[in-house]
Amino acid sequence: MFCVMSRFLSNATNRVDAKGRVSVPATFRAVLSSQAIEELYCFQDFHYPAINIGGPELLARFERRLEDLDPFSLEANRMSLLIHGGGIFMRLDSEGRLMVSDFIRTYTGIEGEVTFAGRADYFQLWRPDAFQAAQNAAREELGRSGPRS
Amino acid sequence: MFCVMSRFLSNATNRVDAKGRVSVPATFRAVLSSQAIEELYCFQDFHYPAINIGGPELLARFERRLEDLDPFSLEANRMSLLIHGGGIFMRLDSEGRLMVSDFIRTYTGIEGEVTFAGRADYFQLWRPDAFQAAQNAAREELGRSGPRS
DNA sequence: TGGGACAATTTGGGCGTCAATGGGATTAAG
DNA sequence: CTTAATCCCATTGACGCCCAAATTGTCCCA
Repeated sequence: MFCVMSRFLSNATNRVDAKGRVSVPATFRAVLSSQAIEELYCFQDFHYPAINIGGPELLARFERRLEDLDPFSLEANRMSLLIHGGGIFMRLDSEGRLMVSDFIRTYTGIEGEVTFAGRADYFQLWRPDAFQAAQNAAREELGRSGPRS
Repeated sequence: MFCVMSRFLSNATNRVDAKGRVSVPATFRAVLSSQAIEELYCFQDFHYPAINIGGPELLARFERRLEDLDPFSLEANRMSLLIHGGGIFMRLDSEGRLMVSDFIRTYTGIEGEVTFAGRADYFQLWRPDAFQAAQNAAREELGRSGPRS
């Protein structure tokens, strides 16, 4: 069942085990392997308390964006601080699990469970209740301006 | 038959079985297969406690809207959170049934029965009594400001 | 107009497969 | 030498696939 052409979509929440590991949903792993992604680039989301994870290409895209900015601007400085200083590389274990490090835990507030949320080119790690809350807020914002046609 | 146009019309309510499955009405399945839709894109309605279901084209429509935004803005982040992270992809089983997951159950309040409501390009899942109530309310609203009297 | 047979849907379960999870063993790191 | 990360295997449970029963709807003919 090749769910969807190589993009991260939908969401799922899995449990963190006693060793601090959590399974990445099989659908997401399928996307990773279809793009031959071994090294995962992780960094903090700019707006939400979530960790973004994607392939090295994701970092490259940010760097391209960075080049468009005035290198001495506060915005460029801030961005580099996040994507270079704040980013880390990870890989999955043989079972397709990742370690929930302190880096992840403190920024997201994750404890016993992790919600994986697809974002097309990358996916996110959320604390489940934070994810729900953010979604409800977003839906309300969008509903107000009326996306329904 | 006169109802063969490729649009989702009218409504029907079916029972959820012990495994949490429910048959999609044959008329809706006919529309899906006439458009060769295999993957179903599902998301929460912005105004009502209902789940909207359509083909990938439905997602594409939202993404087109996303492209008009600055990809690093809060606005874009919020929209992606909903349409990518908030949407679920599903497929029907070999009998044309779908699973009533927690995602669907909690947002709609569905328990033993599901009302399928056609919405032209997509269809909806409702809790039967909520559907009746919403219809009555809508009818009353329209009557007050509109066609009758 | 009212059966009644036939066809299509809807519904109910059994079963196999695969993903998620847990725990012990092995290896790397400090 | 101690601790932590990784690997490997076993268990569990969910989901997809198949087949069968029951229900509903449709059409034809008396």
